[in-house]
Amino acid sequence: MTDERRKFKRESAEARKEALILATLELVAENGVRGATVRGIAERADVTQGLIRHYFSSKEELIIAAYEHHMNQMTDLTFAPGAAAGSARARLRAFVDGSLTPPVVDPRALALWASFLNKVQNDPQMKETHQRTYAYFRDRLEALIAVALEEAGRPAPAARLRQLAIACNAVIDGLWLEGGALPDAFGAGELVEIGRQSVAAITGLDLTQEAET
Amino acid sequence: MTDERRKFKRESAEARKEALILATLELVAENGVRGATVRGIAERADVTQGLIRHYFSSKEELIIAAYEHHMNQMTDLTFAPGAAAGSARARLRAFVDGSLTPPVVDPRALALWASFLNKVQNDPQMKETHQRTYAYFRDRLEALIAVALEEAGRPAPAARLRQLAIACNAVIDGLWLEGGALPDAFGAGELVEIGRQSVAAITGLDLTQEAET
DNA sequence: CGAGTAATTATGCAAGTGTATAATTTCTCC
DNA sequence: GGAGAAATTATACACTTGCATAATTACTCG
Repeated sequence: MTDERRKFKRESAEARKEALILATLELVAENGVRGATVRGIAERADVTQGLIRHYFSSKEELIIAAYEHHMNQMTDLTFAPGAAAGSARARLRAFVDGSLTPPVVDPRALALWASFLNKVQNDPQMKETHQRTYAYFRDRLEALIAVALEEAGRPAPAARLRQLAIACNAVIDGLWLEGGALPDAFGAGELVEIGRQSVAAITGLDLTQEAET
Repeated sequence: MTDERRKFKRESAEARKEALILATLELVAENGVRGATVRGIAERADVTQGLIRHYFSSKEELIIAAYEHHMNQMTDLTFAPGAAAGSARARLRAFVDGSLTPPVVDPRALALWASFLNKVQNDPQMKETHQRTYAYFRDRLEALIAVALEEAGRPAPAARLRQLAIACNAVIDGLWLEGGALPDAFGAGELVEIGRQSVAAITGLDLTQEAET
């Protein structure tokens, strides 16, 4: 009955890093950044803690890598759906829909966002990632609104477009936040419905009709 | 040169608890809940750590007390301004204004909200406080919208009112979030301006005009 | 002004933290 | 199939954490 040294299998650096990052995101979502301990992450990834040091020079570096992984995934999820759709109005509607349905709207996604916020505000590298992601979102939304308004024969000046983009982004963010914070407070499709109506009311564009082929 | 025992002054339980809570909120905003250590809090409150145990049976209890203190303060700040104003439309406008100006819109307030979120999702007592506060906000907003629409001669059914309240709450929350996350991204009064316009567009009420005496 | 009491400080402890380093195992390549 | 190298495990260390408990101080009240 002697304690035997643990068996293991060698994996590619890529696979191991990804596994460690995913385990990190799980624990950060559950317990916050400080609650995601090196030992806990290693256990979740079914690995011993020394390995983390082998792939990341510090816990800090792993956290940053996990944050960037998460942010990239969120933008992909939001923009992938309607990227190829036809009219700008249809793409705008797809953007709203994608932003207000799972897995974007999700308690875990919100928990991750909140958990990272402190570090985002302090760490320069994470701050830069955050600002870049936010600007990407809003610029893309602003461009979509601009084209959709032109399509509708009601082009708007730059200052006005900026306000509309900020406002639409805010409704979407607010609904995303509330949907993640109180998952049982809204019926199926309710957030999408309210999101469409609100963006429509703010921009004056009709987003309720069926998508054109 | 002997180490002398530290001098101190006795304070009322009320004052000490409040000081400890304020110190806790500072540290939670800066470093998150786990980063707010008992020793750090004691130092910030200019007290030794043993005293915390004297007033709160555990760190957990202090955190909960700090959270409730913060939430109460936020609701007071939001509703105090326009409580006595005349028309429902004026009160609605005051609500928007109060929600979108400092100290409600503030990086620290956002950091606190984010830092507490994890515990809010797990701890039943904190969850209850959160849901109660959210419901209070939204019900109050919904009532305000209902009366304002009646004033304007356009009463709305309950289902519609619910949607309008959710939507308006979302814009306000979203703008609050973005104002706190990116304090330098918006000009003075810009959030209030956009907030008024958006709530106006969603509800169909005019909030841009000057307040009536 | 002096005793009693509650507030406050001081000290200690066991568990958990990130990180460094040594010991071993798995795989590749000849 | 065996040597070399890299991946992985194991162990140790200094430090921080929350909490418990003992020692002291400041204030109250007769």
